Amino acid sequence: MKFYNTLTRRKEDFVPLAPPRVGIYTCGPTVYNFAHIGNLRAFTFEDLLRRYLEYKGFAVQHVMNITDVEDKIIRTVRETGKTLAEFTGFYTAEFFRDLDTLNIKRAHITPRATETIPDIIKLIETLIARQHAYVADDGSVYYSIQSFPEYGKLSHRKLDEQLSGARVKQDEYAKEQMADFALWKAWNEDDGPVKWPSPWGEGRPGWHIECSVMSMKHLGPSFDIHCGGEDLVFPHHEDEIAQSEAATGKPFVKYWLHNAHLLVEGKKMSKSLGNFFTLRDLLAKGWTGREIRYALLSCHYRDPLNFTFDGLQAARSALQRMDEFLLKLQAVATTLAATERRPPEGFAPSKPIQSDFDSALDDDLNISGALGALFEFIREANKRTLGPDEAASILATWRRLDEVLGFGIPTKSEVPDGVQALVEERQAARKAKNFKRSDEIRDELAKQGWVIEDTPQGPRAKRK
RNA sequence: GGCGGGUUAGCCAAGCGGUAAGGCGGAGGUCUGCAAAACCUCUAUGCAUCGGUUCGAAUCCGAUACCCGCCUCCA
Repeated sequence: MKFYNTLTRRKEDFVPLAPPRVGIYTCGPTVYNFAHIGNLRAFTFEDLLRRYLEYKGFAVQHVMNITDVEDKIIRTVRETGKTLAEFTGFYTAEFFRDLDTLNIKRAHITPRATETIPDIIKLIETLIARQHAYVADDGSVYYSIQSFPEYGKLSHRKLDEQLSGARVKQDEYAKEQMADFALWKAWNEDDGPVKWPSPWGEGRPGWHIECSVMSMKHLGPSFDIHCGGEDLVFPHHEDEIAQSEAATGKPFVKYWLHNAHLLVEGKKMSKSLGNFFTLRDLLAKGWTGREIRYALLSCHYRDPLNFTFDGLQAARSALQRMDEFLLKLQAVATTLAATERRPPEGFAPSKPIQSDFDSALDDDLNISGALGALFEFIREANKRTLGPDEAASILATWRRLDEVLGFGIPTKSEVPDGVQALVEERQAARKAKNFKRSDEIRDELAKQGWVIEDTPQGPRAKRK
């Protein structure tokens, strides 16, 4: 199994620090608003990664933080007049609901920044003691980048080289160096009631420190995988490395995996362009969680994903094809073997489905290859008449693969007695060549939201 | 200015030196009383352009063009 490691800029064989355990930390949401589909792409990718590792037999320990104190939150919470906890509690709950809608597994541990303040203070004290951090006049604490010679190793940049051409914001605080970043931000009156006591006076944690603290608290000073969007490489993850390794003297993370951003209809998502979507926006337009999941998942995580409504429609159609196949398998599998004429020879697809699926995903989660293997298999199997045993066996394999994909196996929708009666009445009318009557019934069923499919095995009612 | 990514059919998208996966859409067919659905078949002599290396290149090398990301809060 290979993953592209941002740290080395290469695909590397995945070798956990202490197999079969795998520790994963994924940067979670800042809960000041509903998650948008760009955020959700990251979480969908991380879900694929986690599910695949579990599928391969690793004992995954997944930690995802909830950032529930931060500049934007403080600003917004003041406007609403709510307490910080009420405000962030609402969006945290909505966030988890979104994950459920997309069938994204929740992390085993989801620590909140505000619940980790004592640990954060402890780590800052360590950094000060080791002379990697200093207290400014206003009671803020800053990390001294100069004190960490390896700074820049993740994002592969040298600070002095790039500052010249970059836009640089005016320094608002008493930092010694431009690029130093805050570990602890001293309270000021704009922060209102949001503050915690610390050895340096009242204030709140900086953004980067919480991830160092929460990841190491639950996964240890060194762990296997750290994920996030590509925008987090610098400065967020770079700063995490600096904080963590300076404090512990140990390598922080072995594999850094970053997902690319997405575009919507070919453009960068923005509210002013009207192409900014939250999950609820899409649900309101009639798309389902699994369709959105498919659309977000079907493109490689390191490529920019162009999220479009055409793409959603393609996802819907592709899923229908899968569902159709799986429903057919279920129908065949549940047929009594004794009454079913077995095909003359066993179904032997030209390529084994699971090994193709695995080898694609082994290669840095090549989801396109994996899905390609599945659809190729469907076409081959559709050409054949399958026996019950074969169908059952394929279904069992598919269930296993779906543990990775998380699209779900469809179940035959229950047909209400009234609908079934109409279906039978129509069939009788057709037999009697009373097509006027049978078409009337078809229209009536359509009104009730049911479509009739006349298959060689007889009519079948399906929900529209 | 620094660093990085991309350009494959109408759309999305694999491919990692051996002669273009897959999905959507489209066309044809099977089935059907007619439909619908489903299924099957077909759908890139060519992979941005120009050179080069090689027996062989979408794949490697060098230019060129266009697009994009990060360098500031950000998935």
